[in-house]
Amino acid sequence: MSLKHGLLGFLNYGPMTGYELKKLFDTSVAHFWNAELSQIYPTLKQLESEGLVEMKVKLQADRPNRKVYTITDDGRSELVDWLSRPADPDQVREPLMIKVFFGACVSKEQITRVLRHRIEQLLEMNARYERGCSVIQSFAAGVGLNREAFFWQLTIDVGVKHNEASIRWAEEAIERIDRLDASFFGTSPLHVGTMDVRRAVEILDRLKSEMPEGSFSAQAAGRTKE
Amino acid sequence: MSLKHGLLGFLNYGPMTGYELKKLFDTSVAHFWNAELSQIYPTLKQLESEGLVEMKVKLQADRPNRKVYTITDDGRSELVDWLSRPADPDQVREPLMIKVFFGACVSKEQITRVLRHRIEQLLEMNARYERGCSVIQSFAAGVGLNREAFFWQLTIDVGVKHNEASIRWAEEAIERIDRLDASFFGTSPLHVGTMDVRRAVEILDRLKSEMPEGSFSAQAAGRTKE
DNA sequence: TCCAACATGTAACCGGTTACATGATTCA
DNA sequence: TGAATCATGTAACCGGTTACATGTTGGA
Repeated sequence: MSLKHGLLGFLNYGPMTGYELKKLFDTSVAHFWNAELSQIYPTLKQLESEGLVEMKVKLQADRPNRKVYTITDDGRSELVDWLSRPADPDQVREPLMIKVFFGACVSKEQITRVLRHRIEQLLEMNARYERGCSVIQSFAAGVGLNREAFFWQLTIDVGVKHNEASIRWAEEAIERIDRLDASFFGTSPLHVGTMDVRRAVEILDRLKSEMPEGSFSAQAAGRTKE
Repeated sequence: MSLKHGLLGFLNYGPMTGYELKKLFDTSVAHFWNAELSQIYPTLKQLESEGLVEMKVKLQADRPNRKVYTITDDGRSELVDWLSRPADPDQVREPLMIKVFFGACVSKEQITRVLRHRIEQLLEMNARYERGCSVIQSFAAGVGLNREAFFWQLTIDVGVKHNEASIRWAEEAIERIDRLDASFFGTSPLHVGTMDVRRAVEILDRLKSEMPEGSFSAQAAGRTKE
C-alpha cells in the first residue's frame, strides 16, 4: 500500500491532522488516489507506531481535539527512499474491457451505447482536469509551492493524455463496429459462437509452448514487491 | 465485482471447469483482468447458488474429478444484461503518480530514473501485446470464433494505445525535468517547500466554493453501482 | 429547524492475494 | 528424483469501502 507514502508526502509539506490530509487528498490527488478518513486514521496510527510520524494532541474548547501529525527524520528518509524506487507496473482491472471482450454476445447498438457512455464520462473528466489545472496554479501560488506545482501538473497531464487516447480508441471502435455486417452479430442477441473447450485449451497450451517465454500476459516485468 | 461476469462470459462459449477457466483467463484477458483459482472456485459456487450456472461432476479414474460448469438461461440473460449496462468509470490507484506528485522531494536523477524504468516496462508490455495479437488470431481460427476475435483484438488495441500515450508523456516529462534549473531542486534531496496547512486548507475551501460544482476530483460521473 | 463542517474513530464487509493442503501422473 | 500438470479447495491476510457512532458549532 502506498497510502502510507502519500500521507508521508503531504506531512513533509508540514504538520497536519487526518482531517486536513483528507481535504488535501480530495483536492489534489483524487484523480489517481482516493482515501477515506476511516482508512487514514488507522494508517496514521500505524505510521506513528513505526516511528515515521509523531503525534501531538491540540486541545480545543469548542471543537473536538485535533491530533496533529509531524513527519520524523525516519519518515522523511523512508519517503525519499520509496520515491526513488521504481514502481511496479500497475495491475489494472477494467470492467469495461470485459464488456468489450464479450461484445459479440450483444447487439451492435448495445455495445456501441456502452462505448458512447464511456466517451461521455471521459470528456467530462477531462473538462474537470482542465479546471484542475487552474486550481493547482492558484493553490500553489497561494501557498508558495510553485516548484512543487510543476510535478502536480504532470500528474494531471498524464490523466488527460490517457483519456484522450481512450476517447480516440472508443470512437474508432464504434466506427468499426458500425461498419460490421449485421449478420456478424446474428439475429438473436444471444447468438454467440461456442467452442470445444478441451480443444481450445489444447491450442492454448501449444501456442504457449511455442512462445519465447512469459508468453502473452500483462504482469511480470521486473516485479520487486514494495 | 465482475469476475462473476467474466466467468459467465467464458462459460457462454461452452461448459468448462474452474481450472480451464483459469487457463483461458491467463491467456486472453490477463492484460486487464487477473483471477486466481482460489477466487474462481468460490465464485463458481456462488454463481451456482444463484442459479446462473449448473455443475456436474465428471468422475475420472487417474486424475481428480472434474466439476464441469454450464451456464443456465438465467446466467445468459444476466450476462447480456450486465454487458449492456454502461460501466462505472474505473477508479484508479497509481503509485507511480504519487511518486511524480512528490517528485520535488528527490533529485532530478532519481525521479527521471523512475520514469525511465516505467518506459521500459511499457515497451516490454507493448511487445507482449504484439505477440498477443497473433496468439488471438491463431486461437480464434483454431477454435472457430473469428467473429469474437474482433472484440478480443479491441481490448488489446486499447492497451497498446494507453501504453503509447504513457510512454510519450513520460518521455516529455523526462525532457522537461532535465531542462529544469538545478537550483529548482535545491542542493539537498530533502529540500522541499513547506506550507502553512491552515492557510492551505482555507485556500482550498475558497477555490472549492468558487468552482461550479463537483469541482476537481476524478469520481462522480453518473455512478450507477453494479 | 435542519444540514454542513469540524474531528475522531470502530466494525462489518468485500474483492482479491498468498500460503497451505492433498494426491495422482507424467516427463525431463 | 524432482518438478510440472491436473484438479480441487481452505484460511489467513490485506487494502479499501460503507455504515455506524458521537457531539459541538455556525449558517441557510
